[in-house]
Amino acid sequence: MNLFAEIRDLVVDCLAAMQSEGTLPGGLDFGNVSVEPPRDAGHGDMATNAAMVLARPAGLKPRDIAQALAERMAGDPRIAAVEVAGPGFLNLRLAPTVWQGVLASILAEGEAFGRSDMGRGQKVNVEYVSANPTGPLHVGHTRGAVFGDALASLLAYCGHDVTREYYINDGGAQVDVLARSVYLRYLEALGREVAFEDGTYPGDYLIPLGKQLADKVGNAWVGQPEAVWLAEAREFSTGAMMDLIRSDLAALGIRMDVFFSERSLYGTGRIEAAIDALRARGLIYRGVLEPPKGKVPEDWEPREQTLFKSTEHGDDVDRPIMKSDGGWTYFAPDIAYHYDKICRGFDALIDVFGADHGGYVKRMKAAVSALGDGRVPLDIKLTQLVKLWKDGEPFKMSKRAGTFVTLRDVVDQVGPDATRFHMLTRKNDAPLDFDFARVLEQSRENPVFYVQYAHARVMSVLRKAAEAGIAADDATLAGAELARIDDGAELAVARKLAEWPRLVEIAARTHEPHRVAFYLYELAGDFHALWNRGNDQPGLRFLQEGDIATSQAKLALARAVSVVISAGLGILGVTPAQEMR
RNA sequence: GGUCCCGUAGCUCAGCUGGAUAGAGUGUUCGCCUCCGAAGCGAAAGGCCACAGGUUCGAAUCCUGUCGGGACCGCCA
Repeated sequence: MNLFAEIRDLVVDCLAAMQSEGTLPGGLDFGNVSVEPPRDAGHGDMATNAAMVLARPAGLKPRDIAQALAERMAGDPRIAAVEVAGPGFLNLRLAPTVWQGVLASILAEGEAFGRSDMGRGQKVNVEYVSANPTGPLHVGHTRGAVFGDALASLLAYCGHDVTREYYINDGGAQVDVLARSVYLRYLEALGREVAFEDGTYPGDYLIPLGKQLADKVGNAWVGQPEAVWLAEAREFSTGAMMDLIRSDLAALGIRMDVFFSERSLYGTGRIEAAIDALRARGLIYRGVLEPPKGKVPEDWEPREQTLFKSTEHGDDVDRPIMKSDGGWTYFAPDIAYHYDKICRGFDALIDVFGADHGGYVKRMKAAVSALGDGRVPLDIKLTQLVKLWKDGEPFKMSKRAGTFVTLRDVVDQVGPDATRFHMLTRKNDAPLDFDFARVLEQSRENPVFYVQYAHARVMSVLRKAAEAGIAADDATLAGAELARIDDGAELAVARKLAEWPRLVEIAARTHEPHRVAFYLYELAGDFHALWNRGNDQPGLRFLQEGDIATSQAKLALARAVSVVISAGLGILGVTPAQEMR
């Protein structure tokens, strides 16, 4: 139930009635008419711009339309007051019964209260993490993982049919490097002296793999050329790394629906098929690219290559898909992978990349635009860097120095809930500070704590009610005498709760799950404020001694807050706290 | 040189398909626990929304340009 949508319907109905009685000309487009919460609460509960948007097409003065509309709207029982303001805004004040009705809906619908069906019938693919299978996930991956997962949940909450997907980059040279590195650990496990040169991964996490290989194949590979062992070592190593990555993700509470292997595209004709699809659209040609302007590499020389005419679909230059040695560039399997997604029938694609991949956005969009003939939108969300802080000092990560902070390190130290919430306290394209101490701090400064605390407070007061023998299950509370909720501070919380369905839709439409986190912080703030007023005004406390009916009405409000917080945290993948310990 | 992202209060950041006097937290100043719900609450101060043009009833938001910060930039993945 979206109250803003309901009131907008009312506005549109009134406008239509004005048309049929001749106050407004026919043939107007109401598409731009909106009903929104005003910035300033002093302006009322909602405001509509109807009069201003329609003034010009209707050939009337905004304030005249507003006045007529106001008179008509005033007749609706949901409208307590309506006034024309500013250049032609209509400020609406809703009857307390409306807010009380919101509380009843929340208790009746539970966490389905904010659900939307905007995505009904829409198959959406969200690809995220997609880290190379060459090592454990680190902090940077964590942000992309949490962001992608929350976005996927958000879309699912809005009725989309969501597939969570991970693209395994197991087709390129880096997995050969992995295999060689593991081979060295294998030799080491058999007591040989080995040296890790440049171009191998020296990480300790490969030591157990070397041992396992030694147990498995014994001395068979010692002194043998790569042709003997490389393929099998690669298979074994990437498999083990993906197991590691899967368990890292599980520690964060993330489970993918699909792991898609890049390797599965090779030797199966699937890359060729994707390129053929581009060729059929006249987008593949042989040609020579201009050197990059400004910064010309020293060893630049013009070469004829097989190119994708991505400029036809918004890219800045055409992109090579085949190397001069005849092999595919990395871009070719990426094209084939996205072609595969299109062929699987998704209505929309979302890729979550690290900000360092910003350079690939245009070409990837070009490929999808070409292969989907413009019908399948691809949104690419970039997650900015995570800056680590420890003890108030910036913490530099370095693989060489061994100060490499993994996803596992973070989750082990602060837990999955705090990790996830904190990763969403910034917009995806803004850099994020992650301070280990800060994230665990119990203060208002820490949104993780502050939101959890609000939920725990509701749970606490419900437990108190039970101790006092007051029935406080959802069904009972839904039938409480909600008219007793009439204080301004209480109605302010109800008003905030009413915004939830609208916020969910905006967050889903813009692909911005951080909005949920910010909303929860604000809602928690409103709730804490009300709670604290109970200090000075005992009449605002949730439990009213000797007055079960009023207690139940107030408990209904508290419970509604916890339902929405719980729904919101659920989208973010965070468990609501039952108590603060 | 090009592309993308960012520039909002001292600091860290929100800001709704363009809406009214631009908001939070923190910090600063002031008030609130002998008792009942203070890991908190209330109030005040704090702004050329980087700059300059443009679009229109109306711009922090959209367009163009300039300045500043970051990321990326031909066969590597």
